[in-house]
Amino acid sequence: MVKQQVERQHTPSMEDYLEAIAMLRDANKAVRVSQISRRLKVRMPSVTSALERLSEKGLVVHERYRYVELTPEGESVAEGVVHRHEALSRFFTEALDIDRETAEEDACKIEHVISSLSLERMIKFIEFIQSCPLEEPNFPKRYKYYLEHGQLPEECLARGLEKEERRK
Amino acid sequence: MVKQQVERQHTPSMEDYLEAIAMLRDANKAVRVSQISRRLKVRMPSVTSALERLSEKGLVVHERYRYVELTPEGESVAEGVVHRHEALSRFFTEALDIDRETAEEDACKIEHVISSLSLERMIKFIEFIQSCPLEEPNFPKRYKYYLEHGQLPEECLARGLEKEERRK
DNA sequence: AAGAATTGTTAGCCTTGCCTAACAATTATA
DNA sequence: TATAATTGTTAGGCAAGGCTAACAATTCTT
Repeated sequence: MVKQQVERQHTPSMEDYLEAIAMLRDANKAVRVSQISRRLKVRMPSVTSALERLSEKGLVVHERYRYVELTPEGESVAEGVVHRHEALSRFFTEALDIDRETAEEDACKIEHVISSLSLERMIKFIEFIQSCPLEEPNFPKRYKYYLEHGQLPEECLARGLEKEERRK
Repeated sequence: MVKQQVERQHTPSMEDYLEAIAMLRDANKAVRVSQISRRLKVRMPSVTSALERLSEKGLVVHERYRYVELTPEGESVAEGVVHRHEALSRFFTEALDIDRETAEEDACKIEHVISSLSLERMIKFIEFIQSCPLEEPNFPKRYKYYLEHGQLPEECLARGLEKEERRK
């Protein structure tokens, strides 16, 4: 588990294009400029010029008026982005109990900047709360209670107080 | 608790400048271009031009060759950024047990893009694990154990298994 | 107080990444 | 198949945000 924070190679915008291309291809088959344009909510000329920059870096293949494809390298960059996106989105919804829409929005932004260590910890955290076989000291349940009521459930507080008593 | 995701007004770069100015002022007294330059690791002309943009938006006051000051509005923007930074940094170190350096780096990036809802939840989460008065079903302790060993402590697993037995 | 050192500004350049307007190629349809 | 609709490209513009080189103001030192 070495820390080799590989200086981020691509801009958020580039990563967004690669991600969009990967996802469109998974959903349909052939990826067109217009689809990318709609998905990322930018105009077509912006897509064309982004694709140019991406080909220069060897991440996509795009012949004029034709479909867009990822190179193996583009593929692997896209995969990384999608992976980060999914982990973040799960962390927000499952661990922090945030609504899907906000979770997606935040994941879209944070996927471009988070360190691999923090991401790894978030993934571990989800594993942790899911693998926890206990029901009474149940993390997500108590957390949600706390979110709603601003304090822990009665029985927890009670036990906490006992403790403090004993300490005196 | 209404969701009024006030369309983010300022760029990450602008926010960085405001944050840096606020923190330098808190540490020393009068803020100079050279200090900002060193702190943000950009050249002085970049600072000068950034300050120009910031004055146009009414966020700082800067007379040629003189000190830099925040306007009340700049102040409040800076305060927001610092607040987000601190919450994120605490979340990473205290909740996810990430080293201070990585936590700071990530906070610096994420502070510019996270939604107020997610931030609020992270703050609540820290409150939660801190206010938890229980020791045995101790979240941070068990989480750290899980981080190190890849599974929960014996007694948890044991109890989990008991449960499954009963279910059969 | 004069010269040296430091600090700050200006001018000008570059890239990214978006945009609109105009035109060109492709595809669909009468 | 000719024309209309759609899709894509080119050209050109603009703002943000960084840079260097050259110059100007300020401050420090003797």
